[in-house]
Amino acid sequence: MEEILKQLLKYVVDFDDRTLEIVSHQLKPQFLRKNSVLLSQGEVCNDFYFVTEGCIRTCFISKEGDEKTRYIMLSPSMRTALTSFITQQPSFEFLDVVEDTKLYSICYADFYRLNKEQPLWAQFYQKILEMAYTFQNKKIESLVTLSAKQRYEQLLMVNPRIIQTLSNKVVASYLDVAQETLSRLKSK
Amino acid sequence: MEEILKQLLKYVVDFDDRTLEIVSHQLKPQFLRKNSVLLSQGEVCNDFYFVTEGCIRTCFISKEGDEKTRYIMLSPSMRTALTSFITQQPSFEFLDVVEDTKLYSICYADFYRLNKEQPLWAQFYQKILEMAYTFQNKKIESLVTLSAKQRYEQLLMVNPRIIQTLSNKVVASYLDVAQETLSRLKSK
DNA sequence: TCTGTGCAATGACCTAAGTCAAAAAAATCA
DNA sequence: TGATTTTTTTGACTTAGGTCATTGCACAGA
Repeated sequence: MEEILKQLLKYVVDFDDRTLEIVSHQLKPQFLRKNSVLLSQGEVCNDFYFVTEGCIRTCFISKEGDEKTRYIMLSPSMRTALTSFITQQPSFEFLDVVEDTKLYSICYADFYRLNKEQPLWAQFYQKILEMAYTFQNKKIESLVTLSAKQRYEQLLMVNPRIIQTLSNKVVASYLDVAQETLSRLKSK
Repeated sequence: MEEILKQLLKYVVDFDDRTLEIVSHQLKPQFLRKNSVLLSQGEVCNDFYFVTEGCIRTCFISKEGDEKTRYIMLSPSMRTALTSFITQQPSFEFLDVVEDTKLYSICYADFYRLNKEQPLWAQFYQKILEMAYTFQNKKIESLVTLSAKQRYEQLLMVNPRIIQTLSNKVVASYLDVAQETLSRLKSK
């Protein structure tokens, strides 16, 4: 198993080598080109992803046609269109490949089988959900309490790589401001 | 075990009677008066709650001193200050008793012990996390794509009881609008 | 090298929703 | 029952940030 992938898994739960071995058989590597779409709106999300190189973002299109970025997986990172993955309903969110990306995926059936059969994997999934929840909680908090400028500054503190690496368009939609507003914020 | 509590648990996972029996020994009933505080800001949240009568809300105070309501537990309902409960760190959110309330609580230690020992309880916790996540996802979506009026109308569709039962102040902070704005929205 | 396409920067203007203040209505209490 | 507190409504005004339009820039393809 690739070292970076191992680190990614171990970051969440202290997997033993045997379980890692079992897990690694379920993971399929995949290469994706920048600007391709990993999951379209309306598709059921059937995979959970481990991004070892590149960048994938979760986003959706509002009724007004604006693109809204919900989450950014900048390698090394893991996640998926979680709501659709959980419910196995068509996804409102889609997965957009922001940069040339290498990732490993595990399909829903394997994921939930591991969840039943491997206590450490169940623990892993629980942790993932807990992390996803607390992350979102912070996101809501920053949306309702911070100004556009403060949200930008917070991102600059917490995850400057996102600002450095990605286009204004993506960063703006992640911060929930208009592109022009972000441009103005940056120039101060 | 009280019927309403049983229904609440069974709504999430199809518990068998034996497990329900085991669970019921961990639950402690409690009565709370309107306007009391179940958990203060800064306290570690040590309990998970099942509200069988009344109403509890999760909220926090922004830097500007505004009260922000994150979640409303209108009976029958379950939840807690989840971030603090998960991390066992001091809670940013507090739990406010909106109406005279009857609830059952299970403490962190018992909760996580059940999580280890009772597969159905582990399933229950997983479902709770999944539900909490998807709920928040919808909340973020409505915050970033809907106008104040649309958020109000959505709540009126999805959960009119909140609007009917609770004060404007609470509803406004839940919808993330100023009290005055909500009042104006209502009069249209 | 030219040319098209998309991203970034800047200016002018607009609007949804917030703030502040005061009156009106409703709930609480002695 | 009236007095006091709390909540709701309404009006006038402000503002953060959005929208629209224009220009400059950079990279990709022929």
